[in-house]
Amino acid sequence: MKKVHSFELNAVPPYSFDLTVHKPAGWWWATPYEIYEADVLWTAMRIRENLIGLKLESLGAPMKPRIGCHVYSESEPREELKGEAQRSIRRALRTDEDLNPFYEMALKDDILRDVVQDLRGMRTQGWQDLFPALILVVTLQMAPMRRSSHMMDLLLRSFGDRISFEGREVTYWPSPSKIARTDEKDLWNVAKLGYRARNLKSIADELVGGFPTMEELSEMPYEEAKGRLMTLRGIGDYSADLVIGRMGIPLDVWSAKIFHVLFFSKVPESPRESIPELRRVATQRWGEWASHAFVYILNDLPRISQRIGFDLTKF
DNA sequence: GCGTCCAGGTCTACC
DNA sequence: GGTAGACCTGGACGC
Repeated sequence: MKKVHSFELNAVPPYSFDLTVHKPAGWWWATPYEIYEADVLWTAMRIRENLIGLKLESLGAPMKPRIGCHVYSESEPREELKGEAQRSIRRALRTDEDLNPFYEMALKDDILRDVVQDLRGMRTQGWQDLFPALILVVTLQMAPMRRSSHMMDLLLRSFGDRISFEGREVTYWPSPSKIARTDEKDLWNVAKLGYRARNLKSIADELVGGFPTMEELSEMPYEEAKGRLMTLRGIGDYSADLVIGRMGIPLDVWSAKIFHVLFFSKVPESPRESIPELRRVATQRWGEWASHAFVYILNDLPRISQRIGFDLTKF
């Protein structure tokens, strides 16, 4: 692949490129196989079936943020595609978001006060591509983290795409059309998806048939975007919130244990049943910033554990 | 070594 | 409109 397009982005300070694309909890920005070295991210992205390589680099500092973006492709892309790539990257890096109101609120909150100091400038997850986000949430369902990672890894290695540019190799998620063409039995046996194979194939079919893109969903009001996602087979309340990454709080059994300890100083007897109550408390406490609080806390568990004298990383 | 339980939810059948 | 029960797989745990 050769370099076909370059541009720079400014961001609303404070902005931490490092914490945004390389989350402390270990989450990737676009694919688990991307490469992050010294403030430079080598990754990939798919725009309407076109797979492109990306090199994103921090050129500034948290209070004077600038990000250099370089696009790589096998052939010269159309201007329209360049524009779409630019908008998606900008949205997924969340450079236009102003976190200062969140920080003002957090400084008055006993749980968040130190957390926002630890992770100052970190943006929450901004999916650049819809299908990978849906693959993630489908594989997260009813499985321990190790098994979810195994399923995702098998999907990437068996059905994903590999690209090379500037001496780096990145493996990216399969396209919806590739999964739509794949036999459900192969998803079951090769990627070990189990009952999720049917759901993922159905989702891929819907996307191929003309479902809103991540870009289009991001422009819809929260409730409308969530409603559209929940029409997909296997996507419920939790998964839709995780994909949208805006106002919702995607509490699951794992995070319910953590938030129960933080709010009530004890492990819940039934984590699943405690979710509605935890959601109510979180919304009341953090209002419109609840989803930010959620992501910040889950990315700062080791330091919170030290401060409260309870190991939240053991769940 | 073997059986049981349950996990970073969702769908369906049944009331 | 609300809610048990089923669902793949595989690691952890008790015996």
